[in-house]
Amino acid sequence: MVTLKQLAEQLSVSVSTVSKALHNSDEISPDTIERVKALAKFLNYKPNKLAVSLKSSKTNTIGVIIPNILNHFFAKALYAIEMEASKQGYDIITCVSNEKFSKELDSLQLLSNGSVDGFIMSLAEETQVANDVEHINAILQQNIPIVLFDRVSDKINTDKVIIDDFDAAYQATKYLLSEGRKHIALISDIDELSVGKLRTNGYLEALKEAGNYKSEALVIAIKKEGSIEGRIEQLFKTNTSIDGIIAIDNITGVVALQKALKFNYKIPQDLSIIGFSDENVLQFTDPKLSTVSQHTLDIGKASVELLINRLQNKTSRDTETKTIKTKLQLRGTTK
Amino acid sequence: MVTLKQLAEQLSVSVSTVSKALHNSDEISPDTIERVKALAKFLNYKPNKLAVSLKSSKTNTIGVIIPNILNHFFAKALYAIEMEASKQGYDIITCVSNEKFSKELDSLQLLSNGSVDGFIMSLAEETQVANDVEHINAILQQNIPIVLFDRVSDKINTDKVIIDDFDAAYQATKYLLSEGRKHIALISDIDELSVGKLRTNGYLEALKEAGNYKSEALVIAIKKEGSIEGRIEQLFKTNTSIDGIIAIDNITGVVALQKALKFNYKIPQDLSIIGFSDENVLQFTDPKLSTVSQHTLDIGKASVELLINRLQNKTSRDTETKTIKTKLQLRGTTK
DNA sequence: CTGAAAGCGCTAACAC
DNA sequence: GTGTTAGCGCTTTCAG
Repeated sequence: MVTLKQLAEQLSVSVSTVSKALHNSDEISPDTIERVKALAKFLNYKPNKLAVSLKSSKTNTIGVIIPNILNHFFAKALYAIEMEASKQGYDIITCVSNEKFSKELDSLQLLSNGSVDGFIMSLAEETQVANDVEHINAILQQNIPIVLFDRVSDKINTDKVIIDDFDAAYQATKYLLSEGRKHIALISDIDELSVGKLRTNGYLEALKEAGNYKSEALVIAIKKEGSIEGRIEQLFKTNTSIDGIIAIDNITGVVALQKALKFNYKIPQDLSIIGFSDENVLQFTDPKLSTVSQHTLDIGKASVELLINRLQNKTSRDTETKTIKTKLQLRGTTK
Repeated sequence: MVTLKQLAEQLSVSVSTVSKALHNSDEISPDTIERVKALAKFLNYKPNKLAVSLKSSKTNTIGVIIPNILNHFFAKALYAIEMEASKQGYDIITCVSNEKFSKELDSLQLLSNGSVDGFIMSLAEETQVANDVEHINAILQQNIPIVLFDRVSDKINTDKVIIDDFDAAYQATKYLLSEGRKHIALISDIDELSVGKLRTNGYLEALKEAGNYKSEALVIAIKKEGSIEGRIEQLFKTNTSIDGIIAIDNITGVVALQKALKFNYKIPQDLSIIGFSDENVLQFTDPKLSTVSQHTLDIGKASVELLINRLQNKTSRDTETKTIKTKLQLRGTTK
């Protein structure tokens, strides 16, 4: 790597002159500036980021910790975070917690040693289940800012980006009711998560408010992975009267649709389905799944904005929670 | 952040003593070592990574540049890279080129300023189409090692991890021939990429070698995104004799299956389909798609191993290309 | 056994 | 306009 020192030697000037010249300091003569820049360009000089960061105590790097990169929601959020960060001149260091508390803790520890200026993260499932967030608060106490998105906790006082999960499910359920559906089931494989609980409550509330709704609420909480298909087939076998489904996670909506077709339901005549899946799965289904669109790109972008804002405004304002609007996207699986 | 200096002051010893004590130097008395470590632990001391890196000229960080994180193949590769790197004590900095040459170039430039020890990357589509790899070779000339995976180039002499794309498609085609299929089409939305070309050649070769195969090869190269579904529907409408499909990219296999079902093909009686999709889409189809399994996790793992090997063995051995074996996973869409 | 000092590459206050 | 110096936090040689 080319260093300032090498430039200085070749030009027979001091290191500080070179440094100032490259920053267009008006202490330096235009002539010298030009010579310095010319050589720097010629030798493809790039300031050593480590040295700059060490000196300035700013890394211009954001640590991103997501629970599961194979979940398309998080992949897309990461995509948006990377885009926006890059646009604003920040690098991102990515860690995946794999839903494990211990991995989340490790990553946080590992990066809070000067590697990053702040964090953007979504809580691991284990962390949410145990509701143990000491490690997060410890980082915040070291004055390293954190933005939480999607999976958050009341026990952490920091900037957050969420969607209105309760309302999203509430509106989706209302819509099915407005279609005249009488037996609406909710399917979830994220029953343990904050967002899962909120969405379930939204569904329950909508049913409760519906005057003429006679049946019981039916919540299908699918625990361990792999049993999704079996559980949904079982649902259709044992509950032949079902005429509406709200699937509140990323994939069960698609699976439900596929199984319903297999069981010869006419969609949407016999049965409506609304999922929370991302757009990417739409090409895999026919008819297309109606969904609650979560504007994942906006979530990622807002997270970066909140963090950078916090990093750059030393005046510590109160913490802020940004709620990204959802949108009910009606497609082929609703009337 | 707690620094060595602070520890030193509190203990009334010198900075160098503290540093040595924390590294268990046998120059330091057991007693001092204990005192130092106790205080370090108490104050939650963590060595500043920037300073260590600057001093040692090693960052223990790998730059990863992938073309598209929303493509499940790359998300999974990234997942594997992160896992393995983390296990070996390396962080990863992630950049997404979004298939753009310019973004790939920027990322490379940005991180080759001391931020990372080396790169793991897969070429952007634009880079492959233009076959312009000067920027990659420039980095290599600066003695920053790069491991290429999946999308590679003959014009770059470096360590690579690939699958035998030609053979994978060749074997898949052979299998359909062995089923007695007489009209086998190939579908691809990656016709511009090195891997796409190789797979297509494998298909063509298998057909050529088949003595009793009468029909023409039929390659459906789908260019721009969005038209996949239409193009496949059209295929079924205009080619009613098709009885076998090799889909060589991530998604067209699933779409072909879905459309075939819609057109009332009996699968696999009337029509066999083999895709290159990742396992994650399997839950979306019924019957389950037969695929060429690419062992994506192994690809990521091997990439990290090659890079770290290169980083740690200063003896510059010849460049190495590792070929990860594929496996034909027969499921419900083949006989 | 412990400490002083140099230096990784850079910036910036302060000379000259 | 240019150079000297100190220092970011750490490691490591060399002296004591």
